[in-house]
Amino acid sequence: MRISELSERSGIPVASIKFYIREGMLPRGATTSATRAEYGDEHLARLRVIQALSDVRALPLARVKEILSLIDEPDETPYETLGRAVSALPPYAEETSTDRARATIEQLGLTYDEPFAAIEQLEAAIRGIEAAGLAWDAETAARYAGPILQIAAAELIPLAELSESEQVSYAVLGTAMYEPAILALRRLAHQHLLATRETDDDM
Amino acid sequence: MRISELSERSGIPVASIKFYIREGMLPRGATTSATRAEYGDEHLARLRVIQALSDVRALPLARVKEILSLIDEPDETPYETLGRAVSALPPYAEETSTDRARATIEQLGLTYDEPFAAIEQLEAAIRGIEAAGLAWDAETAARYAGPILQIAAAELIPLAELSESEQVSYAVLGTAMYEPAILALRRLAHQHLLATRETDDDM
DNA sequence: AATATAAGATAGTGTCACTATCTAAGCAAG
DNA sequence: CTTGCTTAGATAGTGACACTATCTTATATT
Repeated sequence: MRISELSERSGIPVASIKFYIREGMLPRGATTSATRAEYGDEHLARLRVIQALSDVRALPLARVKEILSLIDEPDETPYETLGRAVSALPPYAEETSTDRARATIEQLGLTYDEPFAAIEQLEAAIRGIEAAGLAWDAETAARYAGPILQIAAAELIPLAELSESEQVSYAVLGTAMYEPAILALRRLAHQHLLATRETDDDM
Repeated sequence: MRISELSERSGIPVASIKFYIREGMLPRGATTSATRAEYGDEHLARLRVIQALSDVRALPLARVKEILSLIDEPDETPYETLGRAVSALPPYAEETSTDRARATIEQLGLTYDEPFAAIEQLEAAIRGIEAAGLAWDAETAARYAGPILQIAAAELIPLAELSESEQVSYAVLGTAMYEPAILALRRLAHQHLLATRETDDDM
């Protein structure tokens, strides 16, 4: 298909598609002449991934680009690839001490692996919680740990059925794209619990 | 304290503090003369909340403003207030049909309450998941439901000890600020599970 | 009296994610 | 075969956002 059809089918303006190509987020179409290039379904699929990451996750294009490059050229191991995918996700924390996060991780018996971006993200999250006047103590952390480990374990199950390269893109995109669903379900669960209480006056 | 001290203690430039005041996100200091105004600890606390919401949650200032106004002037019931707080959080979805979300909500036996923003957010999340080429089916939803309900239920426990007005700001800020911690823990759990597996070659 | 600092208003800046315009070259219809 | 339409690819411009800098006026301070 040509660029105008790609635009129609994806709902993205031609000018924007050209912009994504310039930015290296979308491969050029196969040039057939000086004024013709042919685009395929892989371009359409890539465009949908860009939209999902950009619109639903509200990631800056620079981060979208990082994630796409992980899918295109994965690291040596899935473990490393996942680590780099995580670092493309908010909260974007600069390097600081990670004392609070470390304490929580050790309390819960999780692996503390220094270069992993999620440690800094947890640190930033804890600082934000406390800046907002809320509590983050051992009890709070313990409340979250069990269910979250359950979720994480359950998410690894479908991986077994996939091929190596499918696993990488599942891990990278799954890390990013299931998060909004998890948060939406939590919000709905809060509403549900409040709605089904006998009295509404003590939420 | 005067604005320069407020700036020093909060780490936010004077010009930015003035900007927040103009935007109505921070109350003016108590004017003592034409060129003096007095700021208190409540200004400092408010500034920290703005920073947490803006930096850690990366919310646009318009959304931060909505959340602050909920704390300052809550709705009739905590239930309503929570609903409006949720709608200030991403993903920001425009109105569309919510068929996919509805199916999931009914499958899980949660309350389907039309005006609630989390329904549209779940819809947007599901569409993003599928646009990225990932699956959202009954099985997937069921995997998440149990642990998430556990988390939500556990989060309501500390509410009982708080006063009415504390409950509102706990609910509003808690909804927003615990989310990054939950996501960071999930990412760490993935890493932990991969790291502690016998073989790393089948993630 | 001279200097510094503050409040509050107005205008300017840098970044991001497009979006519009431009140029040159095919392609399609009459 | 020629007139007009479309396209590829490059360059420049736009609008929203979140500050940031400057300006004016007035009041503390030394």
